[in-house]
Amino acid sequence: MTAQTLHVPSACGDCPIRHRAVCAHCDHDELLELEEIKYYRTFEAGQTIIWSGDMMSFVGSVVSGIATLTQTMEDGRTQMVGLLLPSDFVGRPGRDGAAYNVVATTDVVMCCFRKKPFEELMARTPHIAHRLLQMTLDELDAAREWMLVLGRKTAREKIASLLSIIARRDASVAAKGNAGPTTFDLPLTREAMADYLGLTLETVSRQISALKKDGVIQLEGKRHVTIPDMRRLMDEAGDDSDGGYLI
Amino acid sequence: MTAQTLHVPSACGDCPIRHRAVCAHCDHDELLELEEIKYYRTFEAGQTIIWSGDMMSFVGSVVSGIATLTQTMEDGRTQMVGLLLPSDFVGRPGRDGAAYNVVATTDVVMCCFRKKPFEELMARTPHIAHRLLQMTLDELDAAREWMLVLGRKTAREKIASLLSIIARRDASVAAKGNAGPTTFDLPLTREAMADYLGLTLETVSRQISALKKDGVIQLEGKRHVTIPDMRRLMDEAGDDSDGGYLI
DNA sequence: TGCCCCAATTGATCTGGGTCAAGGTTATTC
DNA sequence: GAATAACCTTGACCCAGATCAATTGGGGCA
Repeated sequence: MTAQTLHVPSACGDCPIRHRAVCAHCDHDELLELEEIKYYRTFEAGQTIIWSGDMMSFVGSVVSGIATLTQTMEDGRTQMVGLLLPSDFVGRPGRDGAAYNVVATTDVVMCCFRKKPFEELMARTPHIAHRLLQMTLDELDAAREWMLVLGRKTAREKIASLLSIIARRDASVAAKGNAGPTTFDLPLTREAMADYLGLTLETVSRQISALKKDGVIQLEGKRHVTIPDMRRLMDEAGDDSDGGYLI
Repeated sequence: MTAQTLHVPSACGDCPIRHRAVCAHCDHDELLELEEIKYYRTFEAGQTIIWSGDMMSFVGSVVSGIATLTQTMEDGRTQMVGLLLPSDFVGRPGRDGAAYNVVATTDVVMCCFRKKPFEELMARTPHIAHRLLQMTLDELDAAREWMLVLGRKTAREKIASLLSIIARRDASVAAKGNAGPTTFDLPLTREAMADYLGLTLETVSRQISALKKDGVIQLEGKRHVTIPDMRRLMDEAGDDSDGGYLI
């Protein structure tokens, strides 16, 4: 958990927090002010970034790498409740305690802002508060969408749902709803997928094999996935039409 | 879906939206302005208040009765993603489409504000935006807590979790963490509970019978529950200690 | 090049909760 | 106060996914 400062290009857009939480109607003074309270931290794969219940001294967002939000019961059962990809926001302005563990799945670089000054800036700057409200509403929608997955979908549908979320998010540059194969690397182990889906890793493995056998997906190695027909995958996921939610 | 105006006492605190979204640092002018765009609507038990995908013309909160947020798949599988008790807020400021169905479980009275003017007021009034952000963060925590329930808990633990949430919320006036029996009426049918928990109604019925046989709960009729020992129930729910989350 | 380690696959078996089916209990209506 | 209709309970059986147990495979390192 050592803090360290990295050199990162400072043009608007390089730092995701600027882009997502501020830049919609950005203002030079705000950016300068953010610059002053900003710092970067790196975390190694497997490291816990924040422990549930800890006081949080910063808010920020993921610059690179993948992190997960997890909840754990005393007996070790764990449920992933969120997936943090680059540009995702971390933190609960106005709250002190963390509500879940944040764990680095790969090496992670975070762009952090000291919490107190960020909150003060937010109180003075309505459009930042408004932006954060919109982002929080998005996360709430995603969480509730995921409740349907956890509560009512079969194992096969769960896997297809996860793959289509990752595909839409990770391979977003490629095909946009139209045909043509989509390609991406799975950022999660089978066990992490299981924790996301409320399954065991064996079931995850079996269902991936089944989807592969049925031609819904193709695998190269264990992690590289190509989806020949996105619509087919979404049918398997049981999603009505092409909703655009995201976690 | 007929709108009608009711006589409701106007002292601060009678309207939950005032209490929860505004009154933290309330201001007479804001209250007057809210008064102008406020109206009441009633819905009968079973009626759908909002359809997923519909344009929403209002935000507001529940004055009396119980409503639920549900998501449905084409084949009819449904998952409840939220429970609205009196004082809970409904609506997504800044968004037009509803993301889920809102269904009245009992007769419901809602206190509504026309959406546009409410949003304008919000834009002008930082503490309202701040308040809504806090409420949304609470809902997000609750949704994620519920993901653990759906993904990793057994049927018995799920029932115990639901009962302890309702008990803490509904019977909150009574014992506050200390000993002594807690009493409340179940606001949901077995089927609604099943939809909340990702179970079937038969399993809900069986597990309630089992908890009764084991003395964890007592039943009078089908709906009136008393919990002799709250700590025991929370152990059954698998909750570590006494977290205070709520849906 | 071969060894080690960790992720992943695959098989065999078990079981919690789903499914199907038959009553039982209230509450509501005429 | 009998008829009807929701809602709930209980039983018997079944199956999707969990559990337990080997293997397999691939990347890093000496």
